[in-house]
Amino acid sequence: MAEDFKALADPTRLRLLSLIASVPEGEVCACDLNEPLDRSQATVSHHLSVLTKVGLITREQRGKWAWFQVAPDRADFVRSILDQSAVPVS
Amino acid sequence: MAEDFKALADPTRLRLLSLIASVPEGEVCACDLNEPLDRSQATVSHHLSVLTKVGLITREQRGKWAWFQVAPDRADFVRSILDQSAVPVS
DNA sequence: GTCTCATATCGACACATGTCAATGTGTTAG
DNA sequence: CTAACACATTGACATGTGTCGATATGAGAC
Repeated sequence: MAEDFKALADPTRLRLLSLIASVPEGEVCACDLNEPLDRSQATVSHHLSVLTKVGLITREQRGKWAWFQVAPDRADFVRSILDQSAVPVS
Repeated sequence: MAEDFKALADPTRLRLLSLIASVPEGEVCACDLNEPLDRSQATVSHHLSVLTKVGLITREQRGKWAWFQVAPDRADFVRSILDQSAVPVS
């Protein structure tokens, strides 16, 4: 259980999760996540991997792009987390 | 906001919070927290300090004892966190 | 096949964190 | 005042973590 919170305990990861959760389409290409976070491609990829490993988001490869979305079974949890208070995104 | 989750991201701290939240009286003496956590007195004190600093619990000195309780304004948050799933206490 | 692009992984670094033994601080008992 | 107790703080250590540049991997385009 602490693992979930560990994944949420980094500001970059919180913004990442907030970005993914806030797109109307429900999924985002990794290529759109590098710039707004102001982190290197390697770092963003690392954080996406952490969030995926704990099951908060899911990854799907389509062609050369990787698409991420909030894990359907964790959507309620993620929403309640992000609604906790205003999260500064970007 | 990540600060809150950082405080929750350690198993020892989660058990500590769960212990404090679960006493019927609503508050616990630090002296009752050492043994069930199987950590040194210094370590428990450190974790209590972390939880207090982020405002999840409050500390009150009464005589030589320090009493802790879940911060009243965070009680709902803490309850929702701990109810998230069964937390193994002790 | 080769080239290019999107992403993941590796190696290294600085820094944060959990832990304990030892010591400090403040309170009560005598 | 002195002693004992409850707890906090300090110092040290090992381990974990965020970050990046460099490199590897895998997929489409040619």
